[in-house]
Amino acid sequence: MGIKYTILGLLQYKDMHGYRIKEHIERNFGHMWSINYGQIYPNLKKLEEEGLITMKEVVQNDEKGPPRKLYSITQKGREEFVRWLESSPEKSMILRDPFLMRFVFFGFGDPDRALELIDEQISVYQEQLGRRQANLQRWKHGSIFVNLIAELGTDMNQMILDWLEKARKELVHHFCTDEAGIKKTVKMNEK
Amino acid sequence: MGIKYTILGLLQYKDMHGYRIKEHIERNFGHMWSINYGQIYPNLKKLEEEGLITMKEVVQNDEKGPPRKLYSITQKGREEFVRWLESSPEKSMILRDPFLMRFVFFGFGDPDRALELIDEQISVYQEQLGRRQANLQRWKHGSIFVNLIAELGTDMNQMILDWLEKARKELVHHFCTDEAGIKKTVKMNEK
DNA sequence: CCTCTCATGTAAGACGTTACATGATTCA
DNA sequence: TGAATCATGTAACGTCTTACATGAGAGG
Repeated sequence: MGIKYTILGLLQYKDMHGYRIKEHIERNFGHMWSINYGQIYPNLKKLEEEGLITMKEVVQNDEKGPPRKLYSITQKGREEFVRWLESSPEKSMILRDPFLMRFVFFGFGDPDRALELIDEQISVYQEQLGRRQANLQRWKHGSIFVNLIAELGTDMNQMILDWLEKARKELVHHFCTDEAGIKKTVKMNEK
Repeated sequence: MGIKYTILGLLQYKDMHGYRIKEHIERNFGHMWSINYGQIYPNLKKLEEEGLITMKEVVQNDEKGPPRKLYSITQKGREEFVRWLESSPEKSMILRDPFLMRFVFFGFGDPDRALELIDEQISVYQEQLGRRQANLQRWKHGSIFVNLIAELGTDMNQMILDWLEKARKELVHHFCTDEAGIKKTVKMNEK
């Protein structure tokens, strides 16, 4: 349901073909969304059938490069887009993270391995934070909304990193001061 | 793929039947995950076929209440669960939010309506924060991992609220000091 | 000519949601 | 008896992912 309107939104900036749309989404939202051709091409076909976009075939003589299909948003498409844009979002946020799913149950596994997995996550998010901060700079010129979304990306990233560090510290402390004195094998290599 | 292991994880605490599992997930993770019978019952059947859990029918004579199917985790199930638990998560976090999806494109809509939608979000997250903080108290006694996850919930909630307030302020400022002087209809009812 | 990138597409399957059907038990 | 709750299930639908098939153009 969402991709449909994302495509419509992008076509308001400029006419595009499927391949470009994917490229654009990946470049700009790649760290938050993923998209693939299995979603794009069927959605473009559907949007055209609904009269929200129109298609123009570009052949080799027109411009260089292989033939492609250029899509433009129609007036009807613009109207439908604004209707959606100004409607209240029906659903709430969903967050799904295979690491967090495991985390809840880490009590059933080896504490050392848990720390290793936390460290893996920390380096993943550190890398990502760097990329997001770079993007933030790249978009300084852009719309206020795009900028704010980019800021949300870094804010969120920072929050997760803070939480991971906090979790790491608490776990090390928890297993080292264990009254039972059983689980003292935990690695002490704190930074 | 995830629900399968969540069920396995819950069955390590105690034997349960499908209805209880749903109840449990909703009570404890309801603000983060949603689950429904269309996922639970087929997954239980599959887990049983794979020999990771076993089923025992409970009829009216055994205990009060309607007949149900009690599932227990097997040794094989425990092993498979730990294998999964200690494996590195294959995928990264996904966050999908219909509000955020709209937000990027708010430049194409009415600024007043954008502010209204932001205010709607703020009240949604304020309510949620209250519930999450209450849960945090309820779980104080629980495992360190469950506690940390609950803390992540409130941290995240707080971060989003901060961001929404920041976004609201910046937008009000942006549209009131607009050089073109066109969009001065923006509501000034700041708190 | 060969390979890489650009470009469009589809089929199969995993995953998730909604809505409904069914029946037992409990309690007013 | 009738309504609410407990409990199990499935069918239809929609979305998302993976993997593959196809082909044109560009550059070495």
